[in-house]
Amino acid sequence: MKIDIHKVASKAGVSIATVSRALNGSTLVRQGTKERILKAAEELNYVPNRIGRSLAKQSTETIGVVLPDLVGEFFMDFIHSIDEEAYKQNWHVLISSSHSQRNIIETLIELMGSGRVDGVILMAPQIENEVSEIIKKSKTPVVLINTCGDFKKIDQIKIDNFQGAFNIVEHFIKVHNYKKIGIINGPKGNCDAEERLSGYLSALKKNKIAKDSSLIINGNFDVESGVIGFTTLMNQKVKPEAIFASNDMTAVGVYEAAKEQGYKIPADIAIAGFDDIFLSQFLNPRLTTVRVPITELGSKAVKYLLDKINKNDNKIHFEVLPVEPDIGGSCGCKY
Amino acid sequence: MKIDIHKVASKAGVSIATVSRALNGSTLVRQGTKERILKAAEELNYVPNRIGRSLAKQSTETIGVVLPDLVGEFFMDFIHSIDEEAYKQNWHVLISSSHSQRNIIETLIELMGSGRVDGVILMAPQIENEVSEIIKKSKTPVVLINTCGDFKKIDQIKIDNFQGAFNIVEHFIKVHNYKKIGIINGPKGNCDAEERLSGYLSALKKNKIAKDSSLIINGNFDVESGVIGFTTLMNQKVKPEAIFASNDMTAVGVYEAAKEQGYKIPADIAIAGFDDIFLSQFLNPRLTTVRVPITELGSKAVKYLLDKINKNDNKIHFEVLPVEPDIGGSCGCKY
DNA sequence: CATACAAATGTAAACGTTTACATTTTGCCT
DNA sequence: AGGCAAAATGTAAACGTTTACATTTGTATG
Repeated sequence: MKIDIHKVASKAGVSIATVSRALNGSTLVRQGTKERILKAAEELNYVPNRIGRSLAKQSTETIGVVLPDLVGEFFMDFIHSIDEEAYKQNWHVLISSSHSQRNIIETLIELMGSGRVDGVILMAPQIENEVSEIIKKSKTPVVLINTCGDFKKIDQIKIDNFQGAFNIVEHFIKVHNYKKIGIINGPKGNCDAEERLSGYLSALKKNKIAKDSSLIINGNFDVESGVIGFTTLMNQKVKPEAIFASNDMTAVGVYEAAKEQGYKIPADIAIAGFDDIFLSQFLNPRLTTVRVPITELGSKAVKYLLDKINKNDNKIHFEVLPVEPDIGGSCGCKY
Repeated sequence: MKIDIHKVASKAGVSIATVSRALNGSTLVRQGTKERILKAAEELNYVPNRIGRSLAKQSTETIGVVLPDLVGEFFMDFIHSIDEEAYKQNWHVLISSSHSQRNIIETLIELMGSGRVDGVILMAPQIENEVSEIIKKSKTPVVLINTCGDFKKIDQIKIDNFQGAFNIVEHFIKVHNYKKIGIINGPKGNCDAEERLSGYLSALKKNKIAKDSSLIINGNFDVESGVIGFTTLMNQKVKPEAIFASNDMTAVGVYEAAKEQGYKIPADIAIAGFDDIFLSQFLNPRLTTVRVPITELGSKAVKYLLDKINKNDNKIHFEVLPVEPDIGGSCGCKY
């Protein structure tokens, strides 16, 4: 038999209002009464129904997290940090991945309109304008992670893709004196990818190295892109001395292809990646990459979101988190 | 202004009951009326409130997933497969990790009693009796993943830790003729770990190799355990010819320590792991390990759970999923 | 000991749906 | 046209809480 607040009330000999107050820590209930109620609740194993509560309070104490994908440690770490922070504040986490690009829109509309969550953390490196319209129209607070574009009025946290790429490429140039540096790019329209490309180009320019389009290869942020990209780069007239894989997965593919095709890293070809995934430190030689403060990304997202939900804070955050190079042996540095 | 069902009803000139019926695909509403209602809903951007709906229907169409941890690709893949399957059936997923061992109990009580979810998938390799009591008392359907013990009346899916370990160790013995085989164990009380140890012992016994306690090292399923375990094993009188690391993370630690201390794998020492994490294929030489059907684990869990929730099926499932060896170069096989 | 005021408790409405049951409309048959 | 069953729609209660407001109880004051 389901135990509800009425059962507790009658067992304790009070009204449901008093039970509710006692259980929610109101000061308006006499000490003795409170104890009686808590005892009754305890004995009945009463657990308040969250749905009823949510309906009455018009809040769910749940945050929705919409991710482009649920693959790899990167997202796991992100979810982990969100969960950790949410847990500290007694909030729950509802995960959604946008099972297709198109679907991110339906997911958002449903999540924000249905009252199922009080706020949303949206990671959308390929955000469309339509999405931003939806967010602006809705009353549900949103924090955007790793999105491009200037969304006034929406909280936004991202990592410094530009600077990260710039520094790595400049490391290639200044420390190792490479002039022919290739890049295997991320997906078209992906903002992380575009910013990294832009960092690469800036570093070349600043160091007076002419851009060579044949050294810029399209990719898709996955292992296969690294394999294909490497093979393409190494089989054309101008071979690079170094390759900037725009994420670590791509770098992994590059390692595979290099091994397969008999190139030594870094003697024959230098490599760098981006993300600092767990795997990168176990590659041989250890991958030179860019460390991303992913825990900070998650916990800040939660903090800002809860501030907004609780109306503690109505200023708009726009924050770019610094990244730091993580120098391994793959760039040519000895370690 | 918030759009609710009343707004839609009055715009379409009908009662809220008819709106509800139209939106839920009841056959009891005339074609023309239905169209008027859908049009009105569309124009108002009406999104039904899920909380109200849940309260009325006494169901949330959400499944809760309680995990021991949110770290590494293993859990990400598991979540991924759950999300994928749930999505197909239009269900949502609420993630909880048991932030401490103690906390798994509170988490479960809250999740199952609060009406927040209609069922729970619980992965708990170190499940306590208390937990099983809670589950039995509750009406909320539960599917247990990788738990030990014989929980009559509770659905249970696990992977065949015993056979996986047995096969790998027997591979060491029969194919490579190793006699001195060490094991770095998982956490005490962890059921995956215990079953793997038991598979190891059985393989020795069946092949008439005496158990040598000095070759059985405690560990914790993490990289550090591999480092410490390896160091311990290689610095005692009886050195092993092969080491079975009871998961891949531990094996990674073994690789690190071996490299550090100048041992060649597999020439000086053979290694095998368990789990087949993504990283394992990029170790050098590729790690011999045991592939776990994690996607199947997740999708079956969802299917069984939804069957139970929908009362399609009231038989108790107990299923042990087969695992398969994934032979790399670390055991001594040439690849 | 009445009074006034504060503290404690109770009553009932609200939150946004679904759905059993009641009522009206439709279409068909005579 | 009248009658009748079936189809369509409406009414209102239910789901389990919280909370504004009303009421009762307790306490200090003159």
